[in-house]
Amino acid sequence: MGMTIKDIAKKCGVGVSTVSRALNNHPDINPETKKMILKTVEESNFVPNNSARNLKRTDSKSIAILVKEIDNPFFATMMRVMEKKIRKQKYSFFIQHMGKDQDEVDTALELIKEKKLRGIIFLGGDFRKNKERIAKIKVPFVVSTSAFDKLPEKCIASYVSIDDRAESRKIVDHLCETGHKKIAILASDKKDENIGKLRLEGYREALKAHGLEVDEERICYLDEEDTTYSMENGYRMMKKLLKKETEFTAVFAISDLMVIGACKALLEEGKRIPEDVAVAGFDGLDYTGFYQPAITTMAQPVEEIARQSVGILFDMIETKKSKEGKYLPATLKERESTTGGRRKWKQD
Amino acid sequence: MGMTIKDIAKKCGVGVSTVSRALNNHPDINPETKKMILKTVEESNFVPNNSARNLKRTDSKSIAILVKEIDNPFFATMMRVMEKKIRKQKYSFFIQHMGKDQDEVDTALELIKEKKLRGIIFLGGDFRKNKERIAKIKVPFVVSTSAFDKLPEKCIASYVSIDDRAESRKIVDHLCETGHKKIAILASDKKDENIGKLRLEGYREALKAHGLEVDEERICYLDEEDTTYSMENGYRMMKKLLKKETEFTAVFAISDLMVIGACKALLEEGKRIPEDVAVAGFDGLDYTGFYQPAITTMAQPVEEIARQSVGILFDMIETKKSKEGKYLPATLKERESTTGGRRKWKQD
DNA sequence: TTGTACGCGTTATCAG
DNA sequence: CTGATAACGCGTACAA
Repeated sequence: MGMTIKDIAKKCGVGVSTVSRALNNHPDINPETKKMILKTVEESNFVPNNSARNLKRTDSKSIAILVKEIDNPFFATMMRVMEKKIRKQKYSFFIQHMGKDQDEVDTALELIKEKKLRGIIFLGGDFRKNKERIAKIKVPFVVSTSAFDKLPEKCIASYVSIDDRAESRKIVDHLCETGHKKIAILASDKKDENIGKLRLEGYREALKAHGLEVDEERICYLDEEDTTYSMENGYRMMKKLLKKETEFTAVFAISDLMVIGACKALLEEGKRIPEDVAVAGFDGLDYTGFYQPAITTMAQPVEEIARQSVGILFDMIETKKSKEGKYLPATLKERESTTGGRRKWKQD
Repeated sequence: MGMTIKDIAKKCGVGVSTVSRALNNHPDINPETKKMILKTVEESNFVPNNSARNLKRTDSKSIAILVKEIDNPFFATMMRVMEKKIRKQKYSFFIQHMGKDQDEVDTALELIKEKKLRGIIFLGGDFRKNKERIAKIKVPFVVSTSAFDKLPEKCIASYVSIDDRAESRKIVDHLCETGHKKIAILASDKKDENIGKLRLEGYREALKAHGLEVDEERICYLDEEDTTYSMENGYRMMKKLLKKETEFTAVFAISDLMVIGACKALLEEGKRIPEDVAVAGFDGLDYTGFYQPAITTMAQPVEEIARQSVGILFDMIETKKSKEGKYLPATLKERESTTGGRRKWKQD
């Protein structure tokens, strides 16, 4: 089963080191013998054993992307952008997924040792806890899409993300400014300590800034048993809200997926968007623009986050120093679901 | 930087094999020394080197999922289901992505050697070509979501997929049966030899079966420079079709993503769905059900494909024999975009 | 129950 | 330019 470098050496009548040189594009080797060796390699179905390679190698020139939440709809785009940029730097790289319950630090640590990584990019995952454990990661890494409150010391680290609280506040501002005074929110679960919490805080801030009181009845939390930001959950939450007959003239969902479900529920109940209820989401997923009516949302600068994450990582690899974390601006897409084509709807 | 098993041994004043035994839950070790060792391991930030492990190991009890097209919207679900089922079998596993230009066979071969895999599941990727090269894969594998014309000999292999041609035909049948005679299609690019081609063939067959002639003017091909099944592309294609003023009373898009874009284009032009144009997609993405109007689609049995893929793989690992490839039935979701609540629309 | 010593497949270091 | 040989870190016979 296992063809090894030794077998190839024997077949070619050369030493193993010569084969190794041929395989790894080493300079000091006779082009002819190299050609000959590579040919027999091809014919022999020889596949080098990466474990042995990594074990011996000291310098790898490779980085890994560790993806936590597969569900996240814009990770696909980010991964594509990152791949391109990393390849351009002549680095090898690979993408690996982690299960929901897999620990990000542990797998990172393993991977670093196994592959002799130069750096890591984390996509998703929660880095607000685990602070001491994170310190164990000794290669540069950047957290993409989520931020640290403060960078872990003793690490070479950074983050690239949007400022969830501020951007959330802005989109709720927008709702206020179009005249709404009774704004409901589809939030994440009560225990959430991550971006869901931040977006809810942004909502609260915006209301206060506009002199509106926060009516807890208008805050719909995600069920703690199923905390995914899904259309289904958005639908359910909105149905429930409608049943309560709490008054509201606008809804802000902290995720575009949820907002789609919410729209379905509203339309089913005969509500018009935005005439009866204005609607806004968050994230900037493509299909909010394709929905009828087009849905207002806060668009994450997905490609820019990806690009800068890679940029910063290479920077840190070179300087061996942490870089300041970066908040990139999201852009408010004002669309029909809140403006209805006009600038203001509610003006009571 | 590198704590090794030797260092731990020294620290504990024991031999390396004892440490190894503690780490790998071997039975013949004194519980106390084991406890002691594990404690120092914890304190020392020791991380075992997987490369060295894999190099030595012969039996791995692990399988890999190789994902090719990140874009595919239901891969996330599939991966989740697979993970669960594999874990239940006490196998370790991991998911790895491949770039667009990365060769699936090569990476598989490397991984098999590196990790001593027992089996592989391929998600996406094209296995209709490369037939001889595939034969090099000596561990059982199943191709999920795409089918072989015939199973590669000398391999332990199988596939689980829907019958794209037949299911495509069925949904176009549905359009015919609701009275449509002028049915357009948003197809993939002309050079496509994969599922896109099959779905187009299904369309042709359905029309013929209903005594309708295939008007090439009603076949819209994806641009060869950007062959992704995206909303954006669906939108563009539909705009173009509308400009041509080719007559049609129904559209079938070979992907749900494209159908969303198409709907946008139709609604923008003031067409009503389904009164003016009936609309159908393919894949069964959640989103179609939440759209207004809800869109008729052919739903892939995503979870079942995932489940059976894993099942078959374990089966092959055990028996060491290929299993017959499997076509799983898709289910037609008749929704408002074609029925409008009634059973038939066009009846001329 | 424990420790010693060897080998897994490569690459790196030398001496030729 | 090439070939022997020593690591790389770990698992595992085998001996104790």
